[in-house]
Amino acid sequence: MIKIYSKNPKFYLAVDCIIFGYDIIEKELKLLLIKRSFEPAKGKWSLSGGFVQEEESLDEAASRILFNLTGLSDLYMEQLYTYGDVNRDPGSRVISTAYFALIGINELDSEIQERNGAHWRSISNLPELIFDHREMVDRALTELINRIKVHPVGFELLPDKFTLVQLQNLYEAIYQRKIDKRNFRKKILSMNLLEKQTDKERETSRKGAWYFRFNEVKYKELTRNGFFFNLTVS
Amino acid sequence: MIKIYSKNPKFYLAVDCIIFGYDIIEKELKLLLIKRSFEPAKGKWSLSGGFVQEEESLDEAASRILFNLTGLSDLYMEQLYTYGDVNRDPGSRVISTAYFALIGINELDSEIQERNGAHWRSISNLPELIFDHREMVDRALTELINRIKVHPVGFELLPDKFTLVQLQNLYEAIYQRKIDKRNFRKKILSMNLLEKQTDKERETSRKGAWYFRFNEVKYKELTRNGFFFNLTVS
DNA sequence: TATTAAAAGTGTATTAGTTACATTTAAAAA
DNA sequence: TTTTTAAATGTAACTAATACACTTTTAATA
Repeated sequence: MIKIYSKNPKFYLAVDCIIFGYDIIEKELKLLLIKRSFEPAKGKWSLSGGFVQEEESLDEAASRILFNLTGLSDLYMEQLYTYGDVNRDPGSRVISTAYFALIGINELDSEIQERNGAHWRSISNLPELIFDHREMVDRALTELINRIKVHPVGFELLPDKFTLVQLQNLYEAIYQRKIDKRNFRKKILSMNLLEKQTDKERETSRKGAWYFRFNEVKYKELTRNGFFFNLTVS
Repeated sequence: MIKIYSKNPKFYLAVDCIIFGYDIIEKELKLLLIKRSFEPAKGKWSLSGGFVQEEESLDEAASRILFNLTGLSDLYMEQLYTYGDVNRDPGSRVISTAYFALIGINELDSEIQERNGAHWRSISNLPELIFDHREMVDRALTELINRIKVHPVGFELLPDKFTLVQLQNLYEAIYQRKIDKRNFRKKILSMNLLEKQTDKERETSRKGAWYFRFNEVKYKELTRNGFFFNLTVS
């Protein structure tokens, strides 16, 4: 059996990770980029990636790369697309599977960031990226915009406790447009997935804004019963 | 530069194609399957696939495999997902990128079908498939169900001229539920994307049903102007 | 040639969901 | 006590989705 397969060529396989973070202060969606540490394109801005190894699946390779870069495991992560053009990497033929991940920007400690040469860059002002990485980012962003409408993935980008203002700001940052405050609140609250806390966020106003938590257990239960998350407003 | 890459392992890369066809008579969605011609799992039911070669992209490999099997080029085709588990293929480690394609079931001549050992099998009664092919099919079906709601891909599964009854039957076959006839017609016709022909289909009724054509040029123009296809009814 | 049978074709009223929009409340700072 | 700033709140108008049953066409048959 190996005989038959072995007529065929083999390829380097890479995984590249599009890591989104949300800056709750600047109200901006950001991307974690690194300065590439090896040739070709050494020193250029790049997604963080790496080669798939013998004894790991693609998902495991993506988790390993994410963990090495962030020190975090169990991140929200999803396979996006596989890029297989013949000359996409000038170093050699490499097929790359892109994954996108969502993390809270403050979960990442700056020590790890510096050691890896990782930097958060605003999505609206990205530097030039190597190879086809810009294409990967564009696809990931499109996917994020579509996904956040119908899946509760926005909460992955926020702290456990967040205010409705913060949640709305996140949606506005991703959709790149203003949303009507009353309609947004009406819709998200009507799903009964947010639990009002007893404390308030007091940094940004005198009045303070109530904290909420997303109830994941309830979401899963509702989903089993045919509920569909939907947050398309205004 | 090659020096650095060359520390890393290489892998066989395959492409597997989930080819959907729609049987307008039996009102059933079907899948084009083959009896595998080589070990391992020789003689078992399988998606049609093949290994990626040195000088072709993934998309080109998928097109080649589709062309070899069907004799058709320019099919509707889309990358679905990449399967990279370590032991997914018992023959050797192979990473496989799945593509799904939509074709009119009658576009395929039976001579080519027989030569390739290809068979249309009803989606609701699939035989056991090798490796993780069943998982691929399930994902493709989910993707098709989602896609046909918001993209005009159903027309790829029908002849150029089709009746509204046939179109509705197709949607019912994919959604696996009945749709209200008047609401369905109202919605699809209100998009102004179908052009009524001057002739009727006369096989299935005495009265005959008007033929329509999908106007792709108009669809593209509307899309540029912010139009979104949507056919979620009843 | 009148009748029958079978599928195609058609409209409206009700309900549900989405949108637009402005004032009040809370609390710290002056 | 007043001012300032952001958070919080409800309703009416509009639009979209749904439920629903009869008429039309035409070939086959009596």
